[in-house]
Amino acid sequence: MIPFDFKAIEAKWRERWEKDGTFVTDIRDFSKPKFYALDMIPYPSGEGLHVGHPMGYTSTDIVSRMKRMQGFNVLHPIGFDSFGLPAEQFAIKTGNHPGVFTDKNIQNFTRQLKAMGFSYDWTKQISTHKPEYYKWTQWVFEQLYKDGYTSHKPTYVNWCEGLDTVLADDEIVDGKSERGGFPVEKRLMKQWILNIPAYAERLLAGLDELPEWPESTKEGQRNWIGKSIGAEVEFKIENSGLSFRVFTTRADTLFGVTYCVLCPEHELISRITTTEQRDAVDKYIKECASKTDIERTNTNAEKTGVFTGAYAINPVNGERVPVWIGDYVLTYGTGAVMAVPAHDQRDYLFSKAHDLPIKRVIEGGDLDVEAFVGDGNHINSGILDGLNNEQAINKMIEWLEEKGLGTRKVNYRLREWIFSRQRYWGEPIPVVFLENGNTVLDENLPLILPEMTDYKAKNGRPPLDNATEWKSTEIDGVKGERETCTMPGTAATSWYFLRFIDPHNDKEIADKELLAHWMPVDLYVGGAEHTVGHLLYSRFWNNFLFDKGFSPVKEPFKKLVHPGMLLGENGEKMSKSKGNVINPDDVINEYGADAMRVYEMFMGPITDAKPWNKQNIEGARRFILKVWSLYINDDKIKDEENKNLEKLYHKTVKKVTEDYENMSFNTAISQMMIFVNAVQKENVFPREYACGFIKLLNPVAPFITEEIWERVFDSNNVIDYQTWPQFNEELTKDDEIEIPVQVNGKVKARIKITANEAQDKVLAAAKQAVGVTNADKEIYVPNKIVNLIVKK
RNA sequence: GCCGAAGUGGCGGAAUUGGCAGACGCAAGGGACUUAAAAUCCCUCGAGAGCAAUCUCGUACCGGUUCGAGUCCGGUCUUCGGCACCA
Repeated sequence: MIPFDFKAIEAKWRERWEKDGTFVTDIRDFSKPKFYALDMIPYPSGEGLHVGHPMGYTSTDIVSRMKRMQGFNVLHPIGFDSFGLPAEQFAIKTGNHPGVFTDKNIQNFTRQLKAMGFSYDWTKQISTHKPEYYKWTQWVFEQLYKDGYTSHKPTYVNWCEGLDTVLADDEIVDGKSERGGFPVEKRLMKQWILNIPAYAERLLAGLDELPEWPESTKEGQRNWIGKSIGAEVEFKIENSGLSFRVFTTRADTLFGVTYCVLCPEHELISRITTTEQRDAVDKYIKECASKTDIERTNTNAEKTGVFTGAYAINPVNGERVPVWIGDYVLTYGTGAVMAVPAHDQRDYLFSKAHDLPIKRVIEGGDLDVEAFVGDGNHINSGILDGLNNEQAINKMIEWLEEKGLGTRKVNYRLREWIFSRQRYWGEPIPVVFLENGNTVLDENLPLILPEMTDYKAKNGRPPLDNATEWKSTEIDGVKGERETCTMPGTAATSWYFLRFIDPHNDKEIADKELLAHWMPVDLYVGGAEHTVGHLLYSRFWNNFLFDKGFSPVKEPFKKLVHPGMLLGENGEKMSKSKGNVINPDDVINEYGADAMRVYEMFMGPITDAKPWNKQNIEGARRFILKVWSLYINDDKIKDEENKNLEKLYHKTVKKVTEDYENMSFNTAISQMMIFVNAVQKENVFPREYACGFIKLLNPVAPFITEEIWERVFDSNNVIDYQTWPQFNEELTKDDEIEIPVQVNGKVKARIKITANEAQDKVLAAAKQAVGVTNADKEIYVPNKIVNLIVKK
């Protein structure tokens, strides 16, 4: 008996792969077809790798290993998204440079990833916080700047006085900061903005060219882009010479407008509010400052608002309508809406809450209960009377354009990308504000992030504001001050897939010939939480870089897969606060990396959320041990045939190959278990099948299969360079099939037929088996089922 | 709230275009081996009725289409993910 010492075996092969450079990809080898398998790079947190990470990473590793054996030149890199808030907070707390914390975490992540046996090419590793990487992040920003896709303008942020910093909506709970519970308010700050709406139409159209993306992800991006066609209409403020514009997709309801609503941030408010209303308005605006967009747009939430005292004139009928302020109107778009309570539910609720009139202009529904938003005959609408919604919308827009009161307009919900962060631990924005009033780029890249002793923002200014020496500079002899905001985390991750191809290039983001060969990414795997955000921003940057001739393709990711969330034992989210986080180190230590990989892949479909279950790892280990004794301790592998295993072997090769391709790893493993169970019952395990099977298992369990390969088959060459096993389609089909015979839909008997037997023969056998002579209806689905319908 | 996804045994899950519901694994119970234990191997394992062959029910809930529905359609409930400076 040779025992299975997984610790020694795993250590041995980790060392061997590293020494031999087994997984180093020659990116200039164009002789083989390419396959680019990419994981979304992790943020190297202080907690180390989470058991959820290997879920996705193992899946790309399996596909990568299979593709390599199938003759592809595989690029399978990894890196770290290493700028981010936790490192900055650590630095503020301890006074240490965030890079120290980050480097330590990267080392830990690297150790853990290597322990899992992933076939990454570590020579191509990147970390986004390193100057040789962020030089090119800054460079992309400069290209966007030069092409006019950037602007610098006042934008609202969540300001927290107590923490002296800007917060994400996510960091705010009930209007207070999550950390510390300090009040939060909206504040205007000058920020860099990227004009992603300029690419809205292309980002929308590009989705149709991505058949291998999940439909739900594409739908999520479509909703985020939120294209709508409507009209922009101008409303004049009575007796003031002022006016505001509203966007509406329902221009047909203009005759039903009974008031207008401005968002609390609207610039007109201070100029139109009457003296009597001023106190109420000021008070209301203050209240709104701490609410998030989700709270504000909740349809069922109480519709708060306040009257400005001003009136606007409805351009279609000259009616005088009150102008209100309400937080259900957000700052984007025009920041103002025309309210038609009869035909919009939010307006309806607002009008009920504030006793505003409701005027019906379309027949249908019951306005005592809710707004009528359906199609119908227009009434009380002058020129629109008698028309349906679509006709009325078109007629109204034509009329507005003719009279110069409004224009047809396509509106996108997609907002500009706010690109400034009041943080230290990010890429410096290479912009200088000169004394002569000009703003220019600093093209001497990389612009290095300076070291500091205090990383905290102060007095509403970003941390870099305190780097006085770094801040003051001169460009072409003119003195100036640097931008002290940094870039958001999503900047670096919006283009890293290009850099992996040629990560050490100091002259350009990557060699053009290499890019043309390797792009797009063939398989991209990462969490569904990136449906919008990262996945939309990277499409934007890559589209832009395509336009500039730097990326060879418009769409960077050909196939996209989102692994499901890994939950705690009781189906709850794993989190530090719940104390239910599983450390992969412990699992590897106790069961080995192979068992962990088998377990995670066997849990269920890769895209489903699944609860962790310690007992089930035991099953994975048992399977590994069975394979070990089958090859090492049994004496069954012989140069002989075994007809009992022939069909099962070919079926197994076919199913496992197809399942890996489709990323159905749980059923692939199930099939391999069935095969192993069958072999255990036999005395002869033909050498050909034994050799083929160990290759099938290798992508999931690389360590044990390498060891078996060396001991049983070939001690000179690693398994990773072997060719993938083939199957014979004919041998995957059964000659004899057992099918059920139903009478009136209930199974009454089973009969054996030969494959593809003639229908009348099958039906005759079926009738005999159940003793039916006259059936009113006979249904035969070839090789599947017989159903005889007999009326009583 | 809006958008997206998912609900199948004690548990994780399986089930081409609608065609034998519960593959494979875990747990549990029984047995073999052992002085004993561990490991391993064999058997049982959705619910109910029956001595039994067998019958009835069963894929979140209500209804529909169909010879036939876990799968398709309409409605309801629950859970999860996203919602713009967390990662």
